Amino acid sequence: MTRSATRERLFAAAIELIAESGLAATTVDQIAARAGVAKGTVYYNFGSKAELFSALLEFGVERLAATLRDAVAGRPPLEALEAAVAAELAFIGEHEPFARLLIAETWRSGGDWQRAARLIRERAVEVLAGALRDAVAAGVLRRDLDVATAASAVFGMVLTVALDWRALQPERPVDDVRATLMDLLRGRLVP
Amino acid sequence: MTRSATRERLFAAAIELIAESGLAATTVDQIAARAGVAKGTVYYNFGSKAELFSALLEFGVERLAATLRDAVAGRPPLEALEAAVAAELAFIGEHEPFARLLIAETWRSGGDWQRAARLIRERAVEVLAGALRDAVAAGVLRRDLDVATAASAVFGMVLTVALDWRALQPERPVDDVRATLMDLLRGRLVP
DNA sequence: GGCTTTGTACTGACCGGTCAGTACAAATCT
DNA sequence: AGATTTGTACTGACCGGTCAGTACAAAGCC
Repeated sequence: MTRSATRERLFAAAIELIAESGLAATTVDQIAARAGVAKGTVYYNFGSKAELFSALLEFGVERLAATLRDAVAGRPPLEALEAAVAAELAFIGEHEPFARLLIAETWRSGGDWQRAARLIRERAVEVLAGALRDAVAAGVLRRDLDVATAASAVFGMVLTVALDWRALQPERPVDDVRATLMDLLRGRLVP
Repeated sequence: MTRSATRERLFAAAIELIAESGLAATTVDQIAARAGVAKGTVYYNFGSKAELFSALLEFGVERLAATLRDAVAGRPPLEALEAAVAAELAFIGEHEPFARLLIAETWRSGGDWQRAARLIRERAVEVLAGALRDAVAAGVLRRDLDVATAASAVFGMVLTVALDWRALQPERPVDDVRATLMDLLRGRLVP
């Protein structure tokens, strides 16, 4: 088997297992078994459990960030923001275990990878921040908006809502959920 | 020493240690030492490490929910919502490690423990949902607002923003962060 | 064509350390 | 006097990480 194919199988296995039980509770033996691979192969492809995890995080977040960038590209400011939110929602719908892993593990305290994990997550948030900045520059959002905090808020809001949606009412159409999020974003709360 | 006094000391010790090193990295021996208690005492008072942590989670969420209920009590609808958000933010500022524990444990996908953790979290979200319902009833929010989704969104938004705040710019005043959150909530994004 | 060599990917038994949990007799509350 | 705590010693399962060895295809060699 090719190296990259093996790596991807390990990624997929690790994402599932970590989403279920957490990083600390997931053993390297489990990951290897789920991927249909010997334990040594994990250490041949990645130097350590931590390295595997950080590569996995990197891989997943890069895909999320790319999805967001694609959604934003070439759209006018406010529409771009909404497209990004819709894209984040869709991504989570398709990669639910990864989303669980992301929300659960980026806020764990402890290890060295912790800081790195947070920086990786920033890449996704940064796309939202960019969209917000553009909107501010175009004058469609308040000039004194705290872009960093707002981006973090939008990201977290979408992530939480998406996971609640998947867990509690998965049969509900995406568009429904997206509409509620848009209303919140646009300040359509007030009658 | 009385049984409950010992329990409280163990509790305090466990919280401190989680603040320093995280949940997974904290050993029972450490907890006992920090509490100035023999290891056997931990197992006399709690049957296992898991039981100790589950009691901790229960204890913490109940305090968070109580804090939110206090903040909401006797306030007019919109002000109540704002007070709840401020209270959640302040609570997380003061109990950061607990907030991390909460966010990490409620989003797993398997097992009974996860379901229980989820139900516990609901208690806090429910307070926000109540405030939103009151506001809808009072006519200050849209009649057709999806209260459950909105409550989840607000809770997740505040949690994410609060942890980002603590991690990236802890010296920033709470009021600053709270103001941005309230602007988002009230739709004051647009100039 | 047959042969050796080389590089890459993978295997799985094994090791050493860690840590939850146990045991229990003696001390100390209340 | 019964409930609670102490102190210490111990067990054994588990787990991250290692390493000598296998498989095998492509490349060089005669």
